[in-house]
Amino acid sequence: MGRPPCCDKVGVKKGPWTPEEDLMLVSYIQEHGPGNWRAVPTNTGLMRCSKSCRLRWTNYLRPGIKRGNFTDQEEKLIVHLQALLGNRWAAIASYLPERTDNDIKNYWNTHLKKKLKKIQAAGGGEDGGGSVKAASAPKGQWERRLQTDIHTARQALRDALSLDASPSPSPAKPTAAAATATPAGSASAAYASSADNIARLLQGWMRPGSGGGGGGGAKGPEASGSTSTTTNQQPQCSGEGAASASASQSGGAGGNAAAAKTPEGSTETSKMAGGGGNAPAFSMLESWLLDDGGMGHGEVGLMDVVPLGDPSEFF
DNA sequence: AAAATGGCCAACCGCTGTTAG
DNA sequence: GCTAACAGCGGTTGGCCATTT
Repeated sequence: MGRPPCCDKVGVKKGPWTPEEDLMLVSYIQEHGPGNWRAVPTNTGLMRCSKSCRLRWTNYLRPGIKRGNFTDQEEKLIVHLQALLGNRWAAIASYLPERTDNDIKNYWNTHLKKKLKKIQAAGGGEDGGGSVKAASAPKGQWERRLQTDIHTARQALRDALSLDASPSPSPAKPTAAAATATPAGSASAAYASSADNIARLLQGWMRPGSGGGGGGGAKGPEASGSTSTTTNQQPQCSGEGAASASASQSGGAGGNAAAAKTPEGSTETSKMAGGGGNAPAFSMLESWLLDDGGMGHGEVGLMDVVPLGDPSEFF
């Protein structure tokens, strides 16, 4: 009963996307909206796997994506959420609507993991404990607790986000982000990272009031994850963007992944254990987060409501 | 100035959950 | 209720670029 591949491997193009391909994909989605990825390669003539098309859209072409350096705020948010949710990048990404799960995952693996390790080492390594201990809790308990955590975290994050909303991280570096994200190297690589190019491609995309991306507008779950940024892309996705932006602040975006996704049994617990394994002891984290001087407002609340140390405290 | 090394990021692969027939 | 197909997620890899030797 082996599952067949998502597409014919023969004749499927791999590797970096070209501007032409992007254009084809964008104009198709413009017409039909995101979703039904299976049909995309055949209808567009793209020699790409459906998964590849979806990935390209969700990670690069989708409106409202912020690229480039992560702000301090975002960084801390990710640390919180990783400790809370484990390596569930999609769920974490739902709290940072401008970032893709892939981006967050990469950032975690390349920056944050090291950073935390360093902090942990500096602090004397009382580790092992905290969150791992939590993972040893019975599964059902974990599931309930996870939901509680997500709920409270969402609440706290909403506060944090709404507090930060005015000077939101976005304006901090859209241009710098684009600049840094644009390697001077190969044309395709440069293209792939160029927010400007993507923005150009997307001009005219999402006509206001068009039901977002045409007929299929409402259908794409990804679309709900997208949001407006403060970049020049904003006007292009005003309708949907506004909605999802507010959704993200009201916890709606969280709902689409973090909350909607119920904890998955043993996998879940093991994943959480894994997350705990990655996460340093919480006292260390706390000190970092506090010492860093960034713990301005809402995130303190998060830390307060989400001490992973002893799950039993929650019940 | 050239070579070696490390880091970063885009994309792919395989697995899982969900849904339709 | 079962099977097959689709969609999504997380882990991993490969290539490019920057930095160091």
